[in-house]
Amino acid sequence: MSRALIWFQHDLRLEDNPALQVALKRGQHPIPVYVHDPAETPIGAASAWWLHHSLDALRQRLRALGSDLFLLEGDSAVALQRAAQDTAAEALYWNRSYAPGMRERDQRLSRKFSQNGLHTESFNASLLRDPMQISKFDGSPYRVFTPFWKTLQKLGPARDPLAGCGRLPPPDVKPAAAQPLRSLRLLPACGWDSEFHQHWEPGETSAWRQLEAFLDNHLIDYAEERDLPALMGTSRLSPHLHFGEISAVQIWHRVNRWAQQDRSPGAVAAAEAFLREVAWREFAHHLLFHFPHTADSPLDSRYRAFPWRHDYANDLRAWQQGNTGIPIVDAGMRQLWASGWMHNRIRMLVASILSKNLLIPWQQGAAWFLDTLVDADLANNSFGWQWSAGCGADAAPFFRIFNPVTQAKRFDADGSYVRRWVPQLRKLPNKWIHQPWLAPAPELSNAGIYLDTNYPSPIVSLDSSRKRALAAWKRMKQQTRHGEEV
DNA sequence: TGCCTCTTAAT
DNA sequence: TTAAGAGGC
Repeated sequence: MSRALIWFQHDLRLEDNPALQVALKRGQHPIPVYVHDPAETPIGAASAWWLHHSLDALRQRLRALGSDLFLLEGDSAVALQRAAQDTAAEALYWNRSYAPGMRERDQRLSRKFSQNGLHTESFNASLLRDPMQISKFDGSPYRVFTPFWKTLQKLGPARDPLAGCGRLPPPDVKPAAAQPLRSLRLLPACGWDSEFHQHWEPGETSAWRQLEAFLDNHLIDYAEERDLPALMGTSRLSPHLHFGEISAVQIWHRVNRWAQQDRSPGAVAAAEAFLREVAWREFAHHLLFHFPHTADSPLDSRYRAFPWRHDYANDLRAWQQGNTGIPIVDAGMRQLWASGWMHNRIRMLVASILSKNLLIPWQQGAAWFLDTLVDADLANNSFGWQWSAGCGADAAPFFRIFNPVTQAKRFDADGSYVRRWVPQLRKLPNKWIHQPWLAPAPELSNAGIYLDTNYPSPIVSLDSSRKRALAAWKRMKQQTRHGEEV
């Protein structure tokens, strides 16, 4: 029986896994490997926590089926070549990443392997459609969501979800460099992750439990409740999706089946509202694949001339630590730090405050998110930040500046989200919970709040910083107009 | 999935 | 005094 290396990356699942299935279909003996190569694919601290536990879960599933998962470290091409030699594998299969530089890396790898007489093959497992399969009539990539979404709805996923696997042949050989999980050093040293287990359970099994619970309890109300951060109205599947514990194809099929089976009015509309969000993820990956420079520079090139501030170090730190003095913003940043996740409505608000009211380059916010989110995903993150900063595809025009107090009153009317994450403000009446700086002194002292002692006053005036942002935007437009003339 | 300001018209 | 709509940023 010939052997095939199955190179796991962001596809940490056994069901609907094309690389694993092709080996089994061809009667090849699968040798599952994972290569930790932070130099090539950097990983934030919170996602590293997730990865550790997801690898553990995948390995346990593989062992339960009679196989194993071998953990390697270092340059992926080198590690895989050695593993192929050690195990006398004749083939290498993997599921593709569409992140910048990965296609070139995969081509180099394929060349090297075929020089040694080894067969290589890669598959799309993370997206509904390969990014090269979707384009406008003229062949160019989409830059606007709605036509992209219409095309995606018409085409649907590229395939039906693949089945899982039964008992696997035991690994009779193993790569010599295989390491124990803990030696990859993926867990934070300082105990920052102490609360993460209360909020999350990485792994394929719990990804499905999460999806089923969402379908049973929340999807029917998704359109109304997805914007209320105090509720669990969203699917919370993002980290499971990022690590490929569940695939977009699986979600697409399962949600459509739910819509067919659920008789209640609105089920079809609810399913479509949710799949539309899955399509935003698809759109973000489509954009980063076709415009790889947008990981750290604006898609709209006029924004290269945007007059960001330079002396923002203190404000950036206050934002990161949830000490801006604007409760809804601080609640979001503290939720992020404590749980590795933030509700999407609040992500938009904190991004707007950073890039517009504080005039801090969006890349600084993006970097913080990449380090602290368990669902940190280069495509979604770059897209989301550029959307918020007004410089991305289909972005909010720059002059659409959120007022976080107005937004908080609309989406956290009773203040329960703020009270959950900023307990200092717990006793403040609803009238002032979103703007404690306007509360009369007796109200503050009754609630035990001492501004600038146990809760800060706002680091910017919402009104004047809004005007400052609009002025900066106008300056950029003048500059670029001037630049075009020259 | 914007906010602000102004206008108009109903009270 | 307030609600609703329109237009500009």
